[in-house]
Amino acid sequence: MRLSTMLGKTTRQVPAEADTISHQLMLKTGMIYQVATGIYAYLPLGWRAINKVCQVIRNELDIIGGQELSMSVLQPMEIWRKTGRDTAFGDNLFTLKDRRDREFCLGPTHEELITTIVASNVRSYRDLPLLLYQIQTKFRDEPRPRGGLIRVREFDMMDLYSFDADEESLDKSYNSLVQAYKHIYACCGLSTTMVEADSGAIGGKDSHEFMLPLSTGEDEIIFCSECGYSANVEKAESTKLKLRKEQTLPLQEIATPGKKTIEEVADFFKVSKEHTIKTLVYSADDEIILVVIRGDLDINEIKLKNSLKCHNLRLASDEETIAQGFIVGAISPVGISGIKVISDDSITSGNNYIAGANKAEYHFKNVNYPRDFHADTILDIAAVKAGHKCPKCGEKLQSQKGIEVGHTFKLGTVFSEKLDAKYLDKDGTRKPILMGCYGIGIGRLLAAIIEQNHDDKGIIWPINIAPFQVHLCALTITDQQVQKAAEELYQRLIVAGLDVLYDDRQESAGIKFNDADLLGMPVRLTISPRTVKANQIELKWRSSDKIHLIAPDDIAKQLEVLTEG
RNA sequence: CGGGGUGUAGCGCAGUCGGUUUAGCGCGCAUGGUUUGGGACCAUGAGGUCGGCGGUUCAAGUCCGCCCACCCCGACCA
Repeated sequence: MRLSTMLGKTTRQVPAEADTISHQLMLKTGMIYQVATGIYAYLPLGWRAINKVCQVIRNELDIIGGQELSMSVLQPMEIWRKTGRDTAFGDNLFTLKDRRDREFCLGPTHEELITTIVASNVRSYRDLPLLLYQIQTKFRDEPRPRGGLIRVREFDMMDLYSFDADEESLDKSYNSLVQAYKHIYACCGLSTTMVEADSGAIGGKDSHEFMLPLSTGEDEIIFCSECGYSANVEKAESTKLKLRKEQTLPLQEIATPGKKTIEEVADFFKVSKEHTIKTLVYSADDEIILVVIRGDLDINEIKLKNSLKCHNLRLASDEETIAQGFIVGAISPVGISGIKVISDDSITSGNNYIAGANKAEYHFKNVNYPRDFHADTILDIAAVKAGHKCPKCGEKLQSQKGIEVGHTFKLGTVFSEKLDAKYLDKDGTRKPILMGCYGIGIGRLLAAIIEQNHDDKGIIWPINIAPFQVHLCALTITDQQVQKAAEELYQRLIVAGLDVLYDDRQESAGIKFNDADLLGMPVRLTISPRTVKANQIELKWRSSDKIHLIAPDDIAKQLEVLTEG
């Protein structure tokens, strides 16, 4: 393509709204155009990069037996009601009605639809396993789009769904996807970390996310550099500080004037925080509940939400808390009834805790579970922080910001049961198909590639993703000989099967070189009066500062690496 | 949805304590000329509902009210 005719100009300055590197570079290079918050158009350069990403993904998925199809964007609400995910997605769902008032949504994902399609096409175990995928536009009315293409409301996503007859086969499918993902990221020039992930309210078994360490990322990864344990903070576990059991003492009510927070109370009793019990009031789908955890820990609301299987979880307001008869600053599970109590398992470790007395300005001393209070559920709902102990090896955990560039998820039979996707097994019985789903956000992946492959001058495209493989600069193009030589080379490279961006503009050398650095194609070839005279072509790799002078006949050989694999 | 911020030419910004006339500057863009190996120079020129609506006023980019858009933090996020 001739740069002189390409839509999308490079700019020296960046719109003030961009503050992540990838967003800035995509705007500066003219790859994207913002249509509205979280909605972008891809200009020719950006679209070429997107297609390269898709190509890499398709290659790897086809190798493991993936079959590409394309499902509709518009989906009837009916199938979403069957799985209950219409309410699970809530306001994130873009909905609309047709002229007959039938309700549709713009698909935020396609589990419901693919399951419906498979249900009508699969009869027997002989039809399985299946790996079906598409690259399709998804719509989610995110409350807060951000970071350019990092989080948007309309985006292309590769979503693959696996269908298997038994667990063993599902494991096999899952593992082949994990391997394919690793190849995809490697081809994209990315180093990702595979972490254990929360599987959400829908349930399901194994779930992993592929994370890219990035300080501006929106996820937090907890990891152990000793044994390699790594998990999304939403899911992460830790070995909680074990307390020595003391002799159980009788419950005592103590006046604690003005002491409300855990810090103040622990201070007052001259004990460390792990000897106190923290009690919080939550509203879970409008039901007020009590949540109990040891004073040294905080609640992980994702874990709590999953255990409650509720959609909306939030701390109760002071008004709601008081309406339940609680005293803010002295809330306690001791001596209360008629309200659901969820407790973190940390409270079972020690004894003789300090806790609120449900009486203004008073706390209990020597609170013991289960002697003094009741809990409906006891499980791990604690938030893990850097410095906590690794659940696998006991070393100190670390934490890092990251961005999710893919997930893999064993769904099991959640969807196949609700949508009646069953097969006839060898033994003659009908069984629900075991499913998995696997997604990669294309635009976000592209943004991630730029985040990890740039310098202060611009993008440094990995060979497989570069919109063009070669950037051909003709300096002093008004020189007839230069123009002739450049045109000839341009044609020859195209014939050799290379994607060439030809800078045929009448611009100064400085502008051309700076744009070549900004646009970041793997190789820059330069033709100028100087090189024409010497019958040479100048070659420079974007990733290096070295300049090579090559005889025209050797160019093809030098560029072989671009066309391999 | 809560907190903070921004909105003036394609982009970056100045002007905003109320005062005339043609709302400026840099980059970019157009035309002509001189240049040509790391963002050249000269000349001329095009380009604006000052986010929108309403109000106050003899007079509003500037003051007041409402709304909208966009960005950041939080909430939210299979």
